Amino acid sequence: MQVPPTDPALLSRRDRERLARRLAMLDAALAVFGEKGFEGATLDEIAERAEFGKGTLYNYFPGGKDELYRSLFGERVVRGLHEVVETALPEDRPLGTPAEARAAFRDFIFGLLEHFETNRPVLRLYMSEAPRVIHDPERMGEMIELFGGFTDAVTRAVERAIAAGSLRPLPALPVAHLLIGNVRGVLMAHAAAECAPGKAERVGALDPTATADLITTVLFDGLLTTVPTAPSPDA
Amino acid sequence: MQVPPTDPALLSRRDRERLARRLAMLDAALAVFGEKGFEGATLDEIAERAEFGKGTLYNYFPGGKDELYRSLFGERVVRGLHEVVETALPEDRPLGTPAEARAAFRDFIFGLLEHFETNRPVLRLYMSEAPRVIHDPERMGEMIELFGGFTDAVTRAVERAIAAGSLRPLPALPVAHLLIGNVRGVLMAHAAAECAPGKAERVGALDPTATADLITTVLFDGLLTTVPTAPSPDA
DNA sequence: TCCGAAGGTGACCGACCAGTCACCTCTTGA
DNA sequence: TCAAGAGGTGACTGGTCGGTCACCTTCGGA
Repeated sequence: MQVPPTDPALLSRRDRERLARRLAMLDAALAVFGEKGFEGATLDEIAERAEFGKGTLYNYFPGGKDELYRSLFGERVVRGLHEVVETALPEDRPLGTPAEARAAFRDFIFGLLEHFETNRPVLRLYMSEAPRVIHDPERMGEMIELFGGFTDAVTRAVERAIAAGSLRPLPALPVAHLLIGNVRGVLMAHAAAECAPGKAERVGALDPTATADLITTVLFDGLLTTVPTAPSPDA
Repeated sequence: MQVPPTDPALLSRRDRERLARRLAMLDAALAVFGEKGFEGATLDEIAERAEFGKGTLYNYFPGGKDELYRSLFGERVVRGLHEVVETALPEDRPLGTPAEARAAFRDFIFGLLEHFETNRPVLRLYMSEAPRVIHDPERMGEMIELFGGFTDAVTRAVERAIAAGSLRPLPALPVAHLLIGNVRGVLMAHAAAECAPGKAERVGALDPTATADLITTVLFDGLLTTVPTAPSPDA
């Protein structure tokens, strides 16, 4: 949960070494968790891949497998999501006109796709989280906490756009969930396709530009060829 | 994989008993897998809950835990999805006008939501599948096979609507995936909320009617308050 | 009533793995 | 050069669970 001090190189030699070791362990853990999932990963393999003894893992992550996984999630997955939302949907980005809103959310969708496209292991980790968590209220609470800031930031952007009149007056939180869910769905399909070699052509390669355009068109312009008679008042 | 003969009562007494026992086992397995996930479920607990000895499980499902899970998936989850799509999107349902297409897909979305709303254990099973499968190409292939018919049916409906001019000329398969993904996303959010008691109000109760309306509005009418200048030619 | 087989049963086995700890190495400072 | 301690190490332990199989119950037919 606590983030290590990522300050540059004005740390003692010892501390720099510790930090590097910690990162090596997280890298190895990311790879193994990504390949095997939480249950399938073993600490022996993580230790071997990080080129440390298993005992050393416990010096750096006293909470064991669980703490390792949680740290990874906070420091790699959630941090990445925050960077995307801060880049594409900063609080001061204008969303006053439909065109501005469309462009901003398109950037957001594209940012998410590209982030995970270039960080496949993080994607695999992200995708393997739900099943582990859904059967354990405590873990689920933690995750909701972790992701809360991200969802909130998207929701605020949706609210701003609705308030400015550029988006339909729908409830903001569910709309934010839909936005995120669409990207998530595409990513999951691609993670799946990548895993089952023969069937991949059913989905095609992940092209962030084309995919972002598609999702944006569907969500913002709508699938229908006719114009809705009037913005539906609520839902 | 093979479906048991569900013909009525013109089976021998012995066969009827076997069938009932099989169903009792699947019921118990559904409950336990749903609560604990694949890894967390134990055959001892399933056997105990089904009120059979563990050995008996192996008489009915010689493939063990794996076969039990796969049978459950085919006979409960996938069959349910097929029923929904056959009801809401039969091959002969007219999709020629935008209004017809909108209504048909709205029924489809509503059907999915309501199906899972009334079959919570099936929902939990469905939600817990991805992580298990994503790390194993063989299992993934099986799942794609299992779900293929469902996705295909939705894709065909989308193609018909596009051919009839009532939907934008976007690639049909990704659009079908988006449709399914939106419902899946909402369901997952609710499965999650249900699991973490304190945080549930962030999502609210699952109201199939309101949720179906929201998703339909977003996907078919679009989020923007302005009219798209022209149907985008492709993606 | 008795016999034989079909099939239910749960104690048991072996594999697996998270987590521990006694030991060892390597750095540091005197 | 050496002593001390910080910290790395991996063999070991305890517990868990999927899968097996020798035994037993039950039931149908003679």
